[in-house]
Amino acid sequence: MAQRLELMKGSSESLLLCLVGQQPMYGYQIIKVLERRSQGYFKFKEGTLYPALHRLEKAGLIVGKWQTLPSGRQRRYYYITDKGQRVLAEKMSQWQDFLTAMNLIVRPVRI
Amino acid sequence: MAQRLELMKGSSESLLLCLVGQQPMYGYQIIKVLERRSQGYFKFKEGTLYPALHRLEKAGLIVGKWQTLPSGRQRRYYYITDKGQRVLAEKMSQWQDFLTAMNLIVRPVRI
DNA sequence: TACTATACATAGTGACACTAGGTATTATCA
DNA sequence: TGATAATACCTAGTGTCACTATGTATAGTA
Repeated sequence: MAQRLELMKGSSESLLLCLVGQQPMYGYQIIKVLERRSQGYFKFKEGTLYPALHRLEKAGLIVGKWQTLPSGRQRRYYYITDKGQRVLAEKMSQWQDFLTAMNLIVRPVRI
Repeated sequence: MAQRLELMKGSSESLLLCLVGQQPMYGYQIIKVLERRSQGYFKFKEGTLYPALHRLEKAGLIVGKWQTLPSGRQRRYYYITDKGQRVLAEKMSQWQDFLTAMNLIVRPVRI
């Protein structure tokens, strides 16, 4: 079940990739947006988020670019890459397969 | 995100609890039924299944009872407990919440 | 007799979300 | 002015769990 495990364990990474794919974002923003958009459900800890972003970047799925605000504050904006786009599409497809399989077990069709 | 992580990591255990809740089963049977019912999607390895069943039993969510077939072969049938029923209902509810939150991120509603 | 399927089990590994802590700047309010 | 909260990044160490790999044993079949 190698890639299925990946999916379950990696649902956080899929979430991040999906979000960055919708719009370039920086880490702190991602935490806030995830929490607001999910109505408080997702509350990513920094110890979860930043290592995950680094893994995604290392895998070439996103790239981070430092940006300096007029105030002088530094932010690292992440952008999805072409490879990231492909992987995201794949992950979304796998996510659907997973949901389908789950439903076949949780809500079995009686014949 | 303590319990959310639980959910993601524990989706295997939810799956097992759900299945045993539908009908008492033994380990080897669970592997076969999961694979057939999910149309080949779930292929649990023994190294995944048995430790998971042991964890569920230790948590008091299922109980295993040895049964001897006429042939003399031994099987360990697992039954869901009352506590298991309650936890299962709770997990199913959490699973729905998780799906809802995921959809809010993956398919954002434009206003 | 050899092989496959059935049936259970555990030891060791690796990935990852967590806790906990660190650094630094900017904004707000008494 | 001084304290606090919010913003913004980071890493070290821990625990859980799905995995690989392996072991044991019986039943059925070619």
